[in-house]
Formats: sequence, structure tokens, C-alpha cells
Amino acid sequence: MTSFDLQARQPFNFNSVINSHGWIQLAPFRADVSGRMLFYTDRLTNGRLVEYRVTETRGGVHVEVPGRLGKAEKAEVIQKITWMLGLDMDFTSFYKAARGEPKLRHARRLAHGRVLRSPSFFEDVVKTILTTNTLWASTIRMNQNLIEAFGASADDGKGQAFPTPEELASTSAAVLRKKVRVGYRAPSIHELARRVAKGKLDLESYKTSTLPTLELRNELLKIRGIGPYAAANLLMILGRPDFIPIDTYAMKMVSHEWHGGRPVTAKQVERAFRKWGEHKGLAFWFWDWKYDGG
DNA sequence: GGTAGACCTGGACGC
DNA sequence: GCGTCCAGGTCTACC
Repeated sequence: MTSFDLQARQPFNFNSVINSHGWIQLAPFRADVSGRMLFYTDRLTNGRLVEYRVTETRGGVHVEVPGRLGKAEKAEVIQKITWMLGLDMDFTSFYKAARGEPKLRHARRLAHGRVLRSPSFFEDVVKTILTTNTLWASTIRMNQNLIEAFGASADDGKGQAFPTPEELASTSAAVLRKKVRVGYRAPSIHELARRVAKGKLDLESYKTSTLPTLELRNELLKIRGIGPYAAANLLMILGRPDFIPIDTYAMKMVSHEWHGGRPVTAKQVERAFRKWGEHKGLAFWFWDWKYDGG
């Protein structure tokens, strides 16, 4: 067993990160019954399969990885967990902007701002495509099917990793459609995997891109299957909360918040949060909605 | 720039 | 068990 602590930039709240959106329900993520421990099965760059077990500790997180990690492996795990939990992210300007807004009063106290992310951006792009034009239960199922069909399994039979671009590129869109049941999304996922596997698209570089957010958004929109909603979701994951992922949930929330439950358009959602500028996505995401969605 | 219709899947419902 | 309807974003063609 290898274990170590990682410090987070303050304020930090482990619970707020892992419950920031539905990603915790998408394998290889899982949480224990108490919700206090986060598990994730990952494949390191040297091909070794490992399971991360992460809990909150004073000032950050405690990480356990069964088995002994080499120096390079440990460095990779540290880098990945830092990314996944956004340990070094700073939301000072958002908290400053949110000060005085009753609907965001809780933001700093609960350390809202970080969203749970997969270790690779490729995985998050695929998962985001799986959220489009479907119900959440189907997203969970398609993601699970994808992992069961193509993800590498640990020797002890516990846990499977998310498939690599190479693994998905080596199959066909027809198999993805039939076996994984991703429907018309199959060509989008297959084409993406092929481009990444062939080195024609470097998705991981988007994590550290210096492109202005608008240009980065345009790059994301060039990916087949990524439209305005998906691009905004991915920008949130990249720490660029300038856009709102406007889906039917967003329109329902805004409808009940300001329009008496009457149907609203995407433009009205946009207008409702316009004043939050580069923090629009965060203000929307962590807004204290009066409608509970029921 | 805006809009209509097609794209898939699985669950709910009526028969 | 079968058929129909519905929910959910993106893409393309068209105006």
C-alpha cells in the first residue's frame, strides 16, 4: 500500500467536489456508502492498473493506492489526483463577485467552484457526449457498457479502467452502436478516439491551453457531437466557466426562478446570468434554486 | 441567424 | 407481448 497526503488551496471541501455534478455516478468513479471515500480505477501510462482511494484530511486529501508505487508512478498519481479534484484551483474572484448575492451566499463557505474531473480530458469529452440527448440513466448505462466492453480489468478482478483512445479506435462505430448501445453517438465517439489515437487531436493539451476561452470553445465545437451545451460543460471542466451548459434542466430552473414556470428559451437563460460575466457557469452551477426539480 | 426534422435508446403506458 | 409516445442535444438543410 502506498499512501500520502496532498494539500489543497483553501478553501477546499472534499464533499463539494465529489458532489459537484453527476460524474461521481459514472464509472470508474464510485464512492463508498458513507460518501466519504472516493474510488477510481485508473491505468497509468506504463499500463499498470491501480485503484485510488481518496478521503478528506485536514487541508486537503489522503490518498491510498494498493501496492507499491515507483517514483514515476507516484508522481503521475499525484498529478492526476491534483487535476481530478482541482486541488490547486483558485476561486477568489468568483467568491468576491458572489459576495452580496443571497443565492450564492453559501459558495465560499462550502468552497464551491471545483467540479469533479476524470484524469484524462478524452474521458471527459466522451462522457459529455454520452450526456447529450438522453436521460441520465442512459448516460450511466452507456458509460458502464463502454467500460465493460473495452476497459482493461485489474488482475484481482476489482475495477475496470476507462477505455483508452487506442482501445476505442480499434473497434468500429457499428460495434459501439450495437454492443455499447450508444446509438447515433457511435460515429462521434469512434471518430474522436481515432483522431486522438493517431495524434491528430491533442485533447490533453486543452487542460493547459492559453487560448482565449472563446477560441477554445470554437475548438471544442469542431468535435463531432459537441454542441453549445457540451462545449460549455467541457469548458467548466477545464476551469473556464464563461458559458452556461444550457440543457432542459437549465431552462426548467430558470423558468421557475424568474418566469413563473413558463417555458423559457436558451437566450433567456443566458440573459439571466449575463451579469456574472466570466463566472456565468459557476453562478449558474452553484445557484441556490428555489425549484427542486420535482 | 433562426427553425424544422431526423437521429437512437429505453422507459412508461395502453391495449 | 406489442405498438406508440416521450425525453434528451446535435447536425443538416433550408429560408
